[in-house]
Amino acid sequence: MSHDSTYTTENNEWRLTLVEGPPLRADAQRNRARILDAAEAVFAEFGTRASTEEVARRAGVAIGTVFRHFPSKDDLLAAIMKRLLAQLVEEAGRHDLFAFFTHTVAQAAAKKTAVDLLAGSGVDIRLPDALAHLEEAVGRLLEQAQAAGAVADSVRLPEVMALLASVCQGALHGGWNEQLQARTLAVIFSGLKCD
Amino acid sequence: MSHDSTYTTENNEWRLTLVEGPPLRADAQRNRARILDAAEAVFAEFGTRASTEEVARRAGVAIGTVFRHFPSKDDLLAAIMKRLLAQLVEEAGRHDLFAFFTHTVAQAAAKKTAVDLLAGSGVDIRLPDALAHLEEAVGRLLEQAQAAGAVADSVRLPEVMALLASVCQGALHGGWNEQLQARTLAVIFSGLKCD
Amino acid sequence: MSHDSTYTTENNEWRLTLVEGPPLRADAQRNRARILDAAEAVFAEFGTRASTEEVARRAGVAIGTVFRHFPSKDDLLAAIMKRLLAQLVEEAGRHDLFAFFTHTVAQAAAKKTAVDLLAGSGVDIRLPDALAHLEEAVGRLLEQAQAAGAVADSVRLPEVMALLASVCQGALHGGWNEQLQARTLAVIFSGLKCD
Amino acid sequence: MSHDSTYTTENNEWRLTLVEGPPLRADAQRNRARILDAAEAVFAEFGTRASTEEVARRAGVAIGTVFRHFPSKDDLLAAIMKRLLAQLVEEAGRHDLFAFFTHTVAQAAAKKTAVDLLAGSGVDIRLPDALAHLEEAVGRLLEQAQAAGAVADSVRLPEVMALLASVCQGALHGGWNEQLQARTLAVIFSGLKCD
DNA sequence: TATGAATGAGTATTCATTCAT
DNA sequence: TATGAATGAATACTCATTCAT
Repeated sequence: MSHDSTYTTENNEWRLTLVEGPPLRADAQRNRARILDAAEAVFAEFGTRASTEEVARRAGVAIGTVFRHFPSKDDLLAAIMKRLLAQLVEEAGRHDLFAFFTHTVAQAAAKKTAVDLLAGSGVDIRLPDALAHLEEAVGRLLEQAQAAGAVADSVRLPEVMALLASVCQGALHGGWNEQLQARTLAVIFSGLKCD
Repeated sequence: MSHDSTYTTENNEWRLTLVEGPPLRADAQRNRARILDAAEAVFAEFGTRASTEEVARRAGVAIGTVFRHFPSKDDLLAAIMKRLLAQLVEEAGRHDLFAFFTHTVAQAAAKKTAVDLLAGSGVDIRLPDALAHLEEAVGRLLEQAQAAGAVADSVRLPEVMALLASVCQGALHGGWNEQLQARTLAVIFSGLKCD
Repeated sequence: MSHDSTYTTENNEWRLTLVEGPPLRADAQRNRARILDAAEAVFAEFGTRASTEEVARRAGVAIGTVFRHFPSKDDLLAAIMKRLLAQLVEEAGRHDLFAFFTHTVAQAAAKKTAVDLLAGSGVDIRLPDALAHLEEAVGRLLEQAQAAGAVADSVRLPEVMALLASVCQGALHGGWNEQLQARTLAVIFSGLKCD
Repeated sequence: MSHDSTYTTENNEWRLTLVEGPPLRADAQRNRARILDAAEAVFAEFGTRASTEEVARRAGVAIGTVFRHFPSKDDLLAAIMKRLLAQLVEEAGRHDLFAFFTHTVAQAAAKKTAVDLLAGSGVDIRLPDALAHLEEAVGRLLEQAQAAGAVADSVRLPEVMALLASVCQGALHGGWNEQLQARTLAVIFSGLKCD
């Protein structure tokens, strides 16, 4: 990809370089994605106290590049959360309420950082739009479940969201195994069905 | 405040003393408590990232005093947790399972730091004994509830603990109002009762 | 050595103590010596950066007692040195020049702290009197050696002191084994004899 | 200061650049050197207990810059030592054994920190390679001196190194004047020559 | 006189952020 | 636009010294 040639004279070394013009938008986009992936991995592994420098290292870019794409560390964390919420919305479209619960809880550990951030761990991040989208999606699942008689009519969206958030955090921090997760969700599902 | 009497024999003087524990220990104990209280408040307000200096300032002692009582920041955090767990155990003795759930969740926000630490937020704190005591206490409540027919026999202790931890975190981070808390717990209680 | 008896009543514990009057001067002297010994051991093991607290611990006294006997850490260090110098003067009286050299160098490692302090490692300690005494003693050994024809007449006291100090430090920090020590001293002894 | 020329062909633009090494690397190297110089001066003046802040201040950089170049204080101290050892090896190439001794001892005071570190003053620094190079260089000087009959054949390298180290420390800490230094070395040189 | 709790200045080190190249 | 060197405020922790008991 390099078009350089090198010439040496008495005292100096000269290099002939093909100047390719400004890096393409595509490169920048790729960098942005690599940084986000690296950040998700690093923060999941070491917590949000991990250094931005470590994120840059894992992403294979210089620290300045991280700050060009995300002007502050909080911006970077917010971006991770936004991506998680978008994924959840998308997944809500492919599941019924119970399956969505199960799937989401199972993924909680993998999405450690985002779940923590959702929980508001110190970092000041507000993503009302993204959260509203998720709430809408879950609302639809709840309506469907109630229409099918699988959930009691007395149940409302706020407590479903509250339960979802709670169990995600519980699973994440409690280090639940599959069995414990199943038994815990069973209690909640049973509660949603009974009056 | 002194309860000493003095007796003199041939060569010696004898003194009858009320043993109140080592001297100055009283002051030190007061400082220890003040530091713990200050730390609980500071960490609840700013998260565990808050500085030890801030804790000292709020406790009205010099920084060295904090470190004399708690040789590392983690020791301080562990002490906060231990105190919370002891309180919970004690409260478990005064409630039935449902009341304990409700009471504990309602207090979650007030005990922000401790709940976060229980959740394992980055800080490496292990209090297996204190946790085991709590589990025992909740186990007794569960047995009583099942004996009274208030909870299905299929329910086991691990999921009860998991639900308790989950809902505490949910309540804490979600900023639930009383109504939302009641409705969310209602679902869980209903799930514990139904098969 | 304790003359206490303990009685317990309903709520309180009572102790009957033999009050022995103010601690004897002898106790204080014993403490002073214990502190010096502890300090020598601690500073030899960890260097003069070791904490005064550690010295107190090893001496089995409280930190305040150390500072009562030695108002500052430098005073403590100076006392160690003074003791070493007095020992050296005393040993000079029992050896000829070569034996004194050998003996002193062999002990250098054991007296690590004092040797370091003599070398002036950062700490500001001046003990002109004690040093003068040592110089006098070594001067006498030199005169005897020269009178016996064992050392060249051209040799003067300052370089003998300089060589002694140098080799002590060399031995101390170089971790010499016995053989290396012997061979190194042999060169110096040979230099003192030859013209 | 730029030596670029630009050429344009059909689709591309070519630029002929004088390669001066990686950008900013020049500044960084200058800073590294300034920090090392400052550290040598500061530690020589106040001992290795002097603060890294003081080094930064004297070097005219921010504290973070010192730690970017030398991740720990020990790394900084080790770098100073390495530089001294390299200088000594180089100087060994320009002197005979006696001149090297004299020169090195005369410089001891100027290189206070390094000499102290060589002596192992508390700081944990190991530079086996650099030390081995110096030993090799001194070994060559010894061979030459013995071949020329200026040093007795019975003398071996270890005691020569031991004497060098000892006298450096002696000179450093004893605050020898030129005359004392000459007289002390005279004894040693005489010892090396005689059997 | 001994104790040991309290003080508080000082130290090494980290890390988000800026900016010259 | 990317790089990575520089910045400097912040932080956990240490330790000589003081002083109330």
